[in-house]
Amino acid sequence: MAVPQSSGSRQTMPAQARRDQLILATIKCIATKGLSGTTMADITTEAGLSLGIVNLHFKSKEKLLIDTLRYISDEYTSGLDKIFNDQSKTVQEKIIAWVSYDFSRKITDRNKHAVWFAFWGETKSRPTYLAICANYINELAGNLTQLFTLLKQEGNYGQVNPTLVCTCYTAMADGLWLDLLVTPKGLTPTQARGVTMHYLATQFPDHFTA
Amino acid sequence: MAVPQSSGSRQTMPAQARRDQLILATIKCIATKGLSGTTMADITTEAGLSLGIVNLHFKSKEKLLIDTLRYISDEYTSGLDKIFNDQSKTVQEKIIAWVSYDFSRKITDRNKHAVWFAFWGETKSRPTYLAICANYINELAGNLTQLFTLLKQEGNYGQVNPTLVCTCYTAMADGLWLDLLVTPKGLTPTQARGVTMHYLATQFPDHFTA
DNA sequence: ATAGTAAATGAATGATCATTCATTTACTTG
DNA sequence: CAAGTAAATGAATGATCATTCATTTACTAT
Repeated sequence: MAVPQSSGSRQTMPAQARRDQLILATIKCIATKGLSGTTMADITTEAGLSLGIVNLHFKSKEKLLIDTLRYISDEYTSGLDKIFNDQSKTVQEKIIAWVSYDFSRKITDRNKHAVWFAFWGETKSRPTYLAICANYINELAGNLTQLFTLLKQEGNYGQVNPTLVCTCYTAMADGLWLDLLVTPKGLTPTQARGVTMHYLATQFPDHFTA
Repeated sequence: MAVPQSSGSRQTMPAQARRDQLILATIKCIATKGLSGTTMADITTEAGLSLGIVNLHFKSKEKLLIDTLRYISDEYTSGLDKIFNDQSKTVQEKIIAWVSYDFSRKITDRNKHAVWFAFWGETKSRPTYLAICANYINELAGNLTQLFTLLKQEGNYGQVNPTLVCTCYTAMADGLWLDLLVTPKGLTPTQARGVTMHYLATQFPDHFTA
């Protein structure tokens, strides 16, 4: 991946850049070799660096893994926060942007999804992983429910339950991501987006179309 | 040397019973220690047997893991096949039974879900795991789509797309299972079932209510 | 330049763990 | 009951792998 180096010269970089480089290499390795199958040697080789570098910058493998999960989690969350706080958008536009973001190229990156599900699969036995996942889930669910509540007020949606719609949408997105990961020959991200829009259209027919 | 007369007598069992016993112990271990965290010693201790027993009955750890995935997959699939092939049920009843099964106590067992997601998280790097998962997914999707197609013919559902509904339902169920695994304090299985019925009611209002 | 400091390296270490197999125990058959 | 066979055991083995740290290299300030 990174840095084909000219004639054996060793490179020095700011700590933050090295950390990011190692996290990116970790994502690639988990995607190609699995969480249980990636070794320190795999990661450092992928990064084009020496074996001792991880313990220099992260102190241990476990801490690198946790920071990798946090990196992906933060990246996802910050994109949605930007949409949620965008003053120039209407509620309807924010929801459409949210859905488009969920199935954008950046988010439907199969390497990152592989990392997501690898960690999710371990949350029951790893409280630290669970805490990171649960934290971002709660924050986002609150925001999305709020958007649905506002949209309900805008239209003639007396029977709509915003909390239920949020649960339903979120579950659907998670399930579709799993689909995209496990059977890449099946749905495309665009089709997956269409599936969720189809559902939203059943709830808010005046604002969305399938 | 003194004659060993262990009161803890050693027991012999038919091979199939031993295999099942070890698979059950494996499920428990993966749920409590994670896929990457379970060792042969963990599994055999959990089963109350000796260290060498796994290689006697499964030849290797990897083969035990694969058979564990297959065990869970077969158990799930066979339950749905029974519903699908039940001649005494109407199409509507079959779909309701399907949903009830998906969120029954037997299926929403968190230990088994932990195993599911642990393996799903590794499918990208393990073709064998992927093959087992993909196989059962395709079979079930075909059956469920068929049920929705039949229901469409029974009612006034001109605009309904059975394939889309199947994709949507399946994704939702997967996402809700993830919810049940990751945040057990959140939704109950009964509530999760309600979420999917809510969706089906939007598609087939004459047959289902939210 | 030169000294001093921070970054990076990778061979060596030690811990963990899957696998093996010689031995022990239980079951079956005649 | 004895002999033969199958099942089960667990100490020993060897492979894998995270971590350490003495050494090397690059950067910075004087």
